[in-house]
Amino acid sequence: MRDNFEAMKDRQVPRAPLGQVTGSPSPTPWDGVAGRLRAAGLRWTPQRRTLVDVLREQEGHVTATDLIARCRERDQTTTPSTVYRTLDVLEDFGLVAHGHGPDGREEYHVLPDQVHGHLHCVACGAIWEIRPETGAAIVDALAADLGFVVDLSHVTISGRCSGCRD
Amino acid sequence: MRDNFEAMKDRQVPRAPLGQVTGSPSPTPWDGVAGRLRAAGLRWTPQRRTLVDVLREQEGHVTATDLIARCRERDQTTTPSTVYRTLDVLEDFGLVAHGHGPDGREEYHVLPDQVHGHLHCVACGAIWEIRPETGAAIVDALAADLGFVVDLSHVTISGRCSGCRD
DNA sequence: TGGGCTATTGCAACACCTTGCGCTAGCATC
DNA sequence: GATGCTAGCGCAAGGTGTTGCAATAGCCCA
Repeated sequence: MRDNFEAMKDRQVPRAPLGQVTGSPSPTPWDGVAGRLRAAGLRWTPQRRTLVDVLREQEGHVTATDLIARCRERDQTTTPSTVYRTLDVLEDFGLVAHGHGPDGREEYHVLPDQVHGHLHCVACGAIWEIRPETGAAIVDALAADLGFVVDLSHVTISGRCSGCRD
Repeated sequence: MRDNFEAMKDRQVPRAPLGQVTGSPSPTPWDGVAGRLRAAGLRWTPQRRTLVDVLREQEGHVTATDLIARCRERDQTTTPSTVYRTLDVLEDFGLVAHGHGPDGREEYHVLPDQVHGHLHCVACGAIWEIRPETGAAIVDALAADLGFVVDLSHVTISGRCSGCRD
């Protein structure tokens, strides 16, 4: 049942057909991070700068492992715990959102324009975003079911995309 | 953002309000396991018997860690890899189904009467089952969205249950 | 510029899960 | 019962993620 392992292997490489990643205008939200951190009584450290630099070049979804590797390219001394903790902080600021991939591993979505869930194709390994309207339908259905207030950002649903469902 | 950690701690203890776990009639599906395994060219070993004995007394959802601990109570020599591998086999036979809890850890559902997703309340830690009709609605919504064929069994959605959404 | 408070870091250790490999032992057959 | 095939076992090691703690170093203030 963990036979979709192979498919997951290549999840790293050609990050799959995401929704339209609308190229954001020049002044990115990253520019103000240092200030926002300080304003909140937090600090702007070289390690955080490294991670933010990495994230700045990132689109869509990345695994934590990926980010650690990329940080290490820039700064050999990067340690995992620092990255994880910094990601937590950035998440509080809404700059990243984390979810769990189909294998249960942490997966980060950079600059989430809005909360959304993910679809994972077990056949081709692609990750798709659930459209807002569809997400809303799911939220409504669950609210009607048990009165549940859903946090869509944590949702990853496995299945087969239209190209693989044969 | 991993602040729901405390809530998760007590997920082990009084397994939360599941749907109605209908007490199954006398001849349980577990009785035929040995024969079914052998019929498939597989083997019935003491280790597998131990795990099945543990599962037999189980209702609803358990974490893999839990199962390993319980097996060890009966047989000190139980090793994790054996448990994980046996669970994989049992899953192929439809006797358990695995999903990923909100923290990304493996979670097993014993004797899944039908494929269903799970709801996890980040406030009280309870796990609820998504009702079949609601599940169907979700499946339909996603099919309409991207033509996605969903595997509901892998779905765990976080949020707040009706009692905690204040 | 220097000093102090305290947020962060890095380390080390742990927990969970997976995988490869060589040996063991179920089970079918004679 | 003895034999042989091979599924399954236990071990050991590796990858990912988390946490506690002592040492470090941002940042505010004088």
